[in-house]
Amino acid sequence: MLVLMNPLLLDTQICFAVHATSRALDGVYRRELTDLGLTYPQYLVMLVLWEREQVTVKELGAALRLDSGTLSPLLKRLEAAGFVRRERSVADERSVVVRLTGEGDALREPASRVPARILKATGLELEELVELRGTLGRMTRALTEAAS
Amino acid sequence: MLVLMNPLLLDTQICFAVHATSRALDGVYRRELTDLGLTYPQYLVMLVLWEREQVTVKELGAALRLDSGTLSPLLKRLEAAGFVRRERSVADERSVVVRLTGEGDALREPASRVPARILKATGLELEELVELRGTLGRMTRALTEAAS
DNA sequence: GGCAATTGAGTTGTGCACAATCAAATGGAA
DNA sequence: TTCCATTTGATTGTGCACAACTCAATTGCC
Repeated sequence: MLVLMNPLLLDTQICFAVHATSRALDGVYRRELTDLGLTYPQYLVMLVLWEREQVTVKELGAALRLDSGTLSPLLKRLEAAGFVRRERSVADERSVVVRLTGEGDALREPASRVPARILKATGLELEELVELRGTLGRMTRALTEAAS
Repeated sequence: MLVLMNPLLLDTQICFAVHATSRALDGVYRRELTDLGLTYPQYLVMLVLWEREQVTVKELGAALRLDSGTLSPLLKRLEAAGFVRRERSVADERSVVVRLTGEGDALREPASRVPARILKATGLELEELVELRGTLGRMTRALTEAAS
């Protein structure tokens, strides 16, 4: 089989597929989230906040696997947009607590329409999506271990 | 089932899984490609060139689904690193032809060791990888159509 | 109590990805 | 031949992701 004869080809196809899918999803999210005034990474942050209402930057980083280099400016923009407030924690002054504003909370309802449209855009059935989630989860865990 | 009750959750898990996997792959590639002096997107460009030896920016863009905003500076850096040469096409002066240099060609051999290491790092079996490639390919196509 | 080590957030630097824009070149229609 | 719509790649602007680094606060040990 050609693929086994040429690992460069397989590598390209598998990893590029993940890369390309990620970017295609970015594109669809961009279209869906523009009216809400959010980018996809910002939407991910908001998802966490809609669930918990207040988190530290550290907790956000753990939930989304992002470091403060990415989160700090991103949260700054979210704050500038009026969706969140950032405050120093009283318990530990190194920590910054992020809270929803009324505006940020109000985004939840319109945002709740986005997922159905995204899932539909994938063209995949639910069983396929569930299996995909499982495979990617295992893959990411293995990759994360391999990188450390 | 909880997932069906809460599409925000499914959306997060499926699409975030793709996003997270893509970033985890980026991380592993970064580790593997540093010694070659390449980033992952640059590696993708080199892959195309190792196959065809000379392509236009337009062709690269089509192969990798990248526009000139991304490719132009990326190729500039590859040229600065001595791996490629960029020249205006004689047949159509709007076009720029990208060619490998000797240095760029010499990277092919060490680069050929990378894929096996990446595939191993995924922790997945070949059949799983092949199926994953298929699913992601279909998904990307659907997403690309949905975005247009 | 004092100090070394650790932690959490912010900053700097680099490269990437996309939208919008622009200038020069090209191809096709009139 | 002329005109004009389209094409090609470069540039500008914005946001993201990571590595390396900085600074202040906190922790843990002697």
